[in-house]
Amino acid sequence: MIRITREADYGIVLMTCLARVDGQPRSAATLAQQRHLPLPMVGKILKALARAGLLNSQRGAQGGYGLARPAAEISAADIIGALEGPLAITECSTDMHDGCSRQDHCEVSSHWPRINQAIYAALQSISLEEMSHPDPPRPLHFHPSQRTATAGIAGRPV
Amino acid sequence: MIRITREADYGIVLMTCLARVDGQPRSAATLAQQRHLPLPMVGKILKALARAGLLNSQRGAQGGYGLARPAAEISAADIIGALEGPLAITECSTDMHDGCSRQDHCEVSSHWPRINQAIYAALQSISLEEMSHPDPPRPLHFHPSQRTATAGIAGRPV
DNA sequence: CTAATCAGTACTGTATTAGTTCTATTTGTG
DNA sequence: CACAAATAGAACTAATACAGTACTGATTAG
Repeated sequence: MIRITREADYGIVLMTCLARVDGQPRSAATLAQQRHLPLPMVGKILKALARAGLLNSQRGAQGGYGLARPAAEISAADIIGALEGPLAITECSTDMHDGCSRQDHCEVSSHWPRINQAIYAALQSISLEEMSHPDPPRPLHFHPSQRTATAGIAGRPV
Repeated sequence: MIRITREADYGIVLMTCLARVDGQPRSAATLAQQRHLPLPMVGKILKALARAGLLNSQRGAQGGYGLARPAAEISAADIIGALEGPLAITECSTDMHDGCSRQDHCEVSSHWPRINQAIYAALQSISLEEMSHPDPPRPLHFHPSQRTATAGIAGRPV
């Protein structure tokens, strides 16, 4: 459930790469080669991240991309938000839900903002610095037993 | 960012309807009419929710669907999980990522479980009972100022 | 000057989603 | 008992979104 696009997936991978070299710029080609990702895709994603202000870009020969801020000040929410647009799970949850044809009978309009908030807070709490370290240092003791109740229903994880 | 399908959206709407009548069964047709949702869609969703054990179904004349458990014991994660399959944002985050062709160069495989956990915990923390009340009683003091930084990048909220 | 590199846009095949339709099965009611 | 109301389940279709590519232009180090 809850799909994140592959763009965001690659985006996080690339950001962690840049976080690990600590501010030093890397070219799109270098990163693509390092991670074995398709170069055009990598280029597209880095451009978007730079537009969003998460990366500094240097044009020309010997140019490349580097983190615009320390890794600790960049969250998963920032990266995903930059690549997929603002947090909005359904159309109704955007600020302008004028176009919602069922608005009159919806009445439940309050539940999506609530869910959005929860997810956003969760993503905001994960920093790029944390994600750059291979070993997860936060225990958090999550019980997977709870999800096995629903896990068997649809084998399709997408 | 982070899209949830309309099926899950409708699913929550329908579940809140059933939560508000407190266990009393309602037919798919009744619910569809009440919320002005397409009947075939409603039928499909209710069937899935019943299969997942979240609803009891009664066949035949005067039949219908009712909550299988108290609303307080049903979470947003349960509903969404029942309609979209288990929590898995990317392919890599399922237990079997044998097919991941980039596994050797991935190295970041640890970040998706972490994000999945955070989102799952967030959804698990929201009960159907909470969602059934029109006024959100939990303050949670979310600061939207943080997201406006990325909000303007892509106007497409989907 | 020129090669390397980023910036931006437009395009395409494929997969997913949203929604429909049809048939079978169950069960209350006259 | 027959019929109508309702769920169960699967198969199908049109529209949309995604993943990835291609191309043109702008910038800059050497």
